[in-house]
Amino acid sequence: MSATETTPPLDFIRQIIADDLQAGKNEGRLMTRFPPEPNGYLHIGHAKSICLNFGVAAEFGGLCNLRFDDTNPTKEEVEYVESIKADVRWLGFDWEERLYFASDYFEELYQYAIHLIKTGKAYVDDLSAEEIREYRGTLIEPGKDSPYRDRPVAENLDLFVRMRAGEFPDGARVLRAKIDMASPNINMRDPVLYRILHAEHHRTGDRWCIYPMYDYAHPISDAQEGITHSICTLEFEDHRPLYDWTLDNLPVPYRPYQYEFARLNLSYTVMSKRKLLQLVNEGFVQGWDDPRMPTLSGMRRRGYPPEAIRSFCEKIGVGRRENIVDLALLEYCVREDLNRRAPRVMAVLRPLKVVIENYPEGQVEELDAVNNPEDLGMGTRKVPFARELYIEREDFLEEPPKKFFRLAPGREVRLRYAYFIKCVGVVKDENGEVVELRCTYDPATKGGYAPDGRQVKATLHWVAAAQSLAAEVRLYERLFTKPAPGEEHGGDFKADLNPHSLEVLQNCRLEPSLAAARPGDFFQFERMGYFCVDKEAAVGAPVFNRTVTLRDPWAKMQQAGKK
RNA sequence: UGGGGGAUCGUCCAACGGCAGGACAGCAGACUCUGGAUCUGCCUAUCUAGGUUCGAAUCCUAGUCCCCCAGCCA
Repeated sequence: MSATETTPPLDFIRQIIADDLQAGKNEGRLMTRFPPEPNGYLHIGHAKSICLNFGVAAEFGGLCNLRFDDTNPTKEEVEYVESIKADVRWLGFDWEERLYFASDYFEELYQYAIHLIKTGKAYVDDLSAEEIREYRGTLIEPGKDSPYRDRPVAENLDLFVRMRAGEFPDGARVLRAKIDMASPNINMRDPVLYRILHAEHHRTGDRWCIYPMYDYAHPISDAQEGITHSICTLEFEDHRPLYDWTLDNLPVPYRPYQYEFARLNLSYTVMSKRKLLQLVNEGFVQGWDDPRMPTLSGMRRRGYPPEAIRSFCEKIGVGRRENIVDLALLEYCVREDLNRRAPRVMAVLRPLKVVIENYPEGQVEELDAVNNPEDLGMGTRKVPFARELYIEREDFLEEPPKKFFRLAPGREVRLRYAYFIKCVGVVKDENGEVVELRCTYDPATKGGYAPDGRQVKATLHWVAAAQSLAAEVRLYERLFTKPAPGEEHGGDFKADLNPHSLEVLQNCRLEPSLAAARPGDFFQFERMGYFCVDKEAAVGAPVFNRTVTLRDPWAKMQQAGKK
């Protein structure tokens, strides 16, 4: 690293950590954790948290645990824990042997609850859920004490033990912290610590019928693991006093502190698990890994590289401001990464047949093509050229407008890595639709250069008709048409769904080198964008997903013209 | 009308009492066998009003606007 290279300024979380380390706090130790609830798939918002927690640990010589916050068996499933593990790994982070579950601490959590009861800081409440809500008061009115609030310790102990023993039905009683029913912070109005749930837990089975609440389990889990900096999102800020209360009233082995940052919002995207679940369940997308989803599995299938997502998370920064990041920044990061690494290849998405009239019938030439002009180390390959070719339909216009540089009657263009060709005829069907172009080529321009120095304004991609491979290509666009889906429809985000978010092309033609492509492989289809092989591709039946288009000034001009 | 947060280019992030800077987006140009990439230039911001100070985005006071909280969810 050169002396002039500027290191980006530390965000406020990193600043706090740097200061704590500097001050010698936590014996110079740094320990963070990523604590997902296994009740859904991870999305790009989680990636921000993962990059923060694992990133900060790596940067400052600390460690980051993966901990599943699995305290609500009614919503959690193993399918989700497996997908979450796969996604974190794919993103490029490693929790090594430090895989934990809040459910691993159920016994300790229970014993700590006994401690709170014995010290008079928790009580069993017989009020119903509705009654508890009524007693809680409102934002502007204090709550009032439950009639069970002053139960003797012995009775609380007895009841709590029997709650665990399964003597009571769901909802019959709860364990509550005894704090302050008049607190201006509603979270401190005797929050529920334990509820009765006769439900099968994905890890503990039916061993428990009482389950701890997040506010109680989380700080203790952090303490158990020796977490130094417990990083979460802003909406938990109001819970921090309860986090602190729990740790300060229990003989826990460690005293962690909570810090909050602003969650990520992305334009043209919804991010809440509820909404994503709805898109999946109601069939607006084809699953959690639908390439239009902002889930990590969707982005992976779409072809977004983990490097690009990490770079994005770095660029958006970490702050405490509500934010909506422009989707264009994510796409920029994807292009930036793929531009460096993706092999170039030629594929015609909407084929238009071209016959080179002066090219010998039956002749096939193998021409040299560069695999990646950004990285010559990636070598070259051969592409076949023949009398009958396909070019992109949109690369020909019978009546070209002013700024259109591509092929038109009488006009000469270059076929990439091949020859200059000139359009000498147009064949139409009975509907007047162009079905074939008659062209001539200039043999002297082999390789793409004219010895006489004449220039062409356009270079087109192409494939040799007989040698090309047929493929299905799926074109994706943003899932929503509005930057803030639902904003203009009273929150009904589905009203802003983009009807053109998926277009399936069946008769695409690929250069033959693509025969070897396997699911997950990615390419740049020259002039068209970045594409990857979908998991549904089979040998002989290739399926490609468009990851992202190239920057396309011409398309932009046309869009602007339409408006 | 309780409590907790937050307001800086269109967007995101910096500036930690001393020239408001970077990235994305947008616009214009150069270059180019991808209308790609690359390179140049331009555009645009401190919520308001007072105050402290030689000097304020930063400190103080008073407002305004936005977000979060009344799950036996996390």
